[in-house]
Amino acid sequence: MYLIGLIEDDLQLRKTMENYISLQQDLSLVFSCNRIEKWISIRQDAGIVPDCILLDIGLPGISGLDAISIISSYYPGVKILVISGIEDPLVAWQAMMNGANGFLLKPFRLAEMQKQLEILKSGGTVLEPETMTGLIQTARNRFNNQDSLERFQEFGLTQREVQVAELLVAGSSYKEISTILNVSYTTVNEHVKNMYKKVKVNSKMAFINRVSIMKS
Amino acid sequence: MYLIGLIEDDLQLRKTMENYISLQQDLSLVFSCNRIEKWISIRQDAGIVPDCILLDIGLPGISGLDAISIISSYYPGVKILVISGIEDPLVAWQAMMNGANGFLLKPFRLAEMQKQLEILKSGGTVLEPETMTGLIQTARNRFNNQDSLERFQEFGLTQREVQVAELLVAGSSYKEISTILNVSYTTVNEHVKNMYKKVKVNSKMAFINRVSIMKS
DNA sequence: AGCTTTTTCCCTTAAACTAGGGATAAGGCT
DNA sequence: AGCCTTATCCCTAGTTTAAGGGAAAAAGCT
Repeated sequence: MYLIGLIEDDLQLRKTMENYISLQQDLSLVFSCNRIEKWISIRQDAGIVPDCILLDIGLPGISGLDAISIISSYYPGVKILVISGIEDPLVAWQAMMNGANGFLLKPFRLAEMQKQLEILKSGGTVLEPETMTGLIQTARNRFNNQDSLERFQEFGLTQREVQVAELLVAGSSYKEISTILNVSYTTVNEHVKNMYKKVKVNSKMAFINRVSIMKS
Repeated sequence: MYLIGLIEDDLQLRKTMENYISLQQDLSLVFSCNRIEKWISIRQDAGIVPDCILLDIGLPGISGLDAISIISSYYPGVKILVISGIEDPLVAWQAMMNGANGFLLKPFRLAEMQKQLEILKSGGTVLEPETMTGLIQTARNRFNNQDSLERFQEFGLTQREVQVAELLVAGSSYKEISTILNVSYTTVNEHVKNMYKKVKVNSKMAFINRVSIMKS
């Protein structure tokens, strides 16, 4: 019997998955919730530790990518099968590096999900061929000692923005950055605004987590 | 029609593979030799560039790993499916990083080989589940850092503080953390104050840079 | 000559964070 | 019983970030 936990915010999909899992002889659902925060707050009392958690990383609130680290730090043995609607290779890479054991791209077939669960159970790892290609490519890029400049530039940041980004990630305040780069405070603010738009975030933390998770 | 090249020193296996390939409607063998040096010397005259090369990396002479780099520098578009008797994850890792597009562990079934060829053809990448696990693990070792829980506890944070720290580093605001942990905003603020004192910092960024390591 | 991108600057408001003060209650240790 | 740790809560004041508005010079491209 394989114990499954489910974290998925799409109610319909969750119900479908719950239903499918309950119909399988060798699978058993031990919890099901819509957000990682929920799981963090209930895990103490929950008692039963699942063998595998199906985790949607397109959740509101805490990024699913961080959720992976959190889950595997609590339960190193738990397998994490990531479900994502995002096709970005970088996301898959970060998920796997954070400790995921598999990656399913939405929409997927339930039979495909079960196949992956089977393989996870036996200690293997499966990714869909396209995901795999992106992952290997990303690994190659990083392995070949790409520096931070290029990494930031992947997101289309300009030279100046990269400078600001580096200082920001290093922990400098706007004021400090303005002194270092010899521009005004508002200019720094301006660059930050533009950077955030480009990488589609709206806070420093989100920016950091998005842009500098892995340092090669 | 998918054009295949074969480099394999085990004569018996090569003959078996040649035979199998010739029987497939959609595959066509354009060359077959026992060593990479052979291919280097004949490729000029050969004329026909294959779509995919099946390459044994347990060859005498030039290491198959180097062969991968050599081949892909000559023909960047050619897919390379590595065949290996060695189960070392490091070998698979190096092969993939050098530019291989797939990895088959000996002994393998010819149907499995064909399945992989199909996927390579469409731009995907497949690895056997066990190989994949080893590969991801190797990647993690190379890029990743130790897990968060231990890291936080090294600084003498209490259980509750570790929870707050994780959420904070994950990008949650005090307000969000207070909702998740079901305590008041001021309590979160309180924990943060204590955390900062313990690790001797006075800002979130400094905290992150202190506890999340490894940027060499 | 007109358009886009990059860089610079300003004002303003709201939200989030930092840090000082003080307080209560449960549990452990001496 | 007294002390320490952990965890909870409140108030307040100052700092830092985030995001909206608008503006202008320089470089490059068509």
